[in-house]
Amino acid sequence: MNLQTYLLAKFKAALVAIGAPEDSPAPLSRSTRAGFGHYQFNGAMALSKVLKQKPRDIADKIVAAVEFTDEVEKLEVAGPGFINIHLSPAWLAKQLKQANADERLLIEAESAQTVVVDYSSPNLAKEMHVGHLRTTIIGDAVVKTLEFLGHKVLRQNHMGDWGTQFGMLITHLNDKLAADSAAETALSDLEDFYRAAKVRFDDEDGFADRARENVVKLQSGDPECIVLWKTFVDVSIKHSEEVYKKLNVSLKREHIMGESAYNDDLAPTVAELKQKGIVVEDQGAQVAFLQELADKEGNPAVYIVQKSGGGYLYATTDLAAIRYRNNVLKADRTLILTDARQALHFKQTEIVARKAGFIKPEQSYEHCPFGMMLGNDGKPFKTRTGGTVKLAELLDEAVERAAVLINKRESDLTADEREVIANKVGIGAVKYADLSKNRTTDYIFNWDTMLSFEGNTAPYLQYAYTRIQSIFRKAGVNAEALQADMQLQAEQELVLAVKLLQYVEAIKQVSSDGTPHVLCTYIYELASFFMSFYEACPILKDGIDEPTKNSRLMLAQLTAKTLKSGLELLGIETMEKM
RNA sequence: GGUUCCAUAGCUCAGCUGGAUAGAGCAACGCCCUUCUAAGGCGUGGGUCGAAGGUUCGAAUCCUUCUGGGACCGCCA
Repeated sequence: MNLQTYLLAKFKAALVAIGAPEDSPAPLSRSTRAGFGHYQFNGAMALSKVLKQKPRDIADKIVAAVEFTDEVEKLEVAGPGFINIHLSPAWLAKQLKQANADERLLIEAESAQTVVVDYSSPNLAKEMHVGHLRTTIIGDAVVKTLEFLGHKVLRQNHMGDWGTQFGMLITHLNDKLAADSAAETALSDLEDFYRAAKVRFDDEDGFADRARENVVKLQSGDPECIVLWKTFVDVSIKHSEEVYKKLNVSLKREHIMGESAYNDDLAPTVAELKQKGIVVEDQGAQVAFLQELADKEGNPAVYIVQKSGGGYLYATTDLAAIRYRNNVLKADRTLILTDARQALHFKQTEIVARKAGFIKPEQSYEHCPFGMMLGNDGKPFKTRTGGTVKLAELLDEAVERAAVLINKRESDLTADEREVIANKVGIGAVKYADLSKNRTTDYIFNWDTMLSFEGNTAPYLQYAYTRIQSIFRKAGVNAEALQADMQLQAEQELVLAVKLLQYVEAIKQVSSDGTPHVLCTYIYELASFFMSFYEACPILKDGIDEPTKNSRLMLAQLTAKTLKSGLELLGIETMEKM
């Protein structure tokens, strides 16, 4: 049941009935405050001019024309012509009972699409740092939401496993191995390894030349270089996998489709672009001039697909990736989660790819950008100036902090239980702090905010869930077997009930816009409404009659299911106790 | 120079395709634990939505200009 679309259909029919034009706007939204009902229909004002009638008169006619049976308790016209929709508690109770009996919480699947989601994509030359958090976490939440709605999702981890820097790295690795060091040991800290290689590249006689030679050899498929490269990449991937595991992210090895995977297709891609006249030679390079993105004077934007020396660039790789995703993977939609700095690049890439027919008109190509991570001083985190925070270390710190907090509290939890909880709480807090922000602009990375466990945070949501579990333990009731009629009496019950039925609205928006923060907001409000209900509406206390008790248990149960479902989509774990 | 994104409470952020008195969290200040877990609840204070015009029944939201900031712009990704 989707309340919004259900009501909207009714009102659209009513508009037709009163003789409004076919495509009249039909704005129906959640009400902004309690006194204005649950939803409001604001279409009357806009129709005033078209129908040449007073907006309030139109509103009255709509109210008379709209056909409801038992869904609505009352419709009232207010202000200039708002129609406030008050849903009937009995009808809402019926919907909730059905939702509670349904595994999918009565959320119908969308018509399935094949969706490619390109996310995480770390550079294997270095260790994952806090800058990789957003793409990894947001991407994973979007992926899980799309899957929940019935889509076929293909995760693509477009790892940076190719490029000139690997010449330097494999040369350094070669020397380390020659000095009898094991690859795992030499590469135990990628950051150190990279720094050491860079120092040698800059300072050591002959090293830079050897590195450059190795790049050429690597690109021409020299077996020795390939072995070194594979060794390096393999160890680096293992580092990433550890982070993914800690983060509770669903990315696996089979989702890796690194830049190197497209090597063989780069030349054919450029050849096709040349053949179609989309790129031309300019100053020795293969270039597309894009009139679509010209400046005021009419100078076209420049997009290089092949360097003057014949080398390829990320533009080439991205175009080849598009061909693969559309031709082989048959993507209906492609979502790419990278930082906002690459917005122009992807806009250009799409224009070129569409011209070349790599993307068909019915296929979408959506860059989902987000801002950079800034330090407390508002300046960007720099990667090689010592300011880098390794992702693995951030996560460990989060878990430690959570453990300290848990150990301060009195409880009957065992040491093992505490450890599991500390992990879920700490990791959840880090993920939620990031997921709950949508801004495409930069955002301030603050250790304390990110690891805070109070207010609008993951622990708050997890806590709400455990409170419900605690009620069921105490009641000795099997939550699954619970079958009772619901009665929504207290205001807190009604507010919670409507919120529960709006879950579908939140996740549909996440799937269409790629914005998990909408789901975060929803879950937080749901948890918050539950907390108020919990304080105001006793369940197991003396003097609560059986029907009320069972009704409230049902409400609590559906809240728990919804919280758990939503948190799962966000990649945040729940627990029975905390 | 060009393109583009942004500016909302002391701080960090929401605000859906324009809708009624702009919302949270943190911080501050009050209450509420012999009663279902106080990582909680209830309440108070705090905003000329960067500025000025415009569009209209109605603007934080759309358009223009300005101010301030960020990012990007032919061989890095």
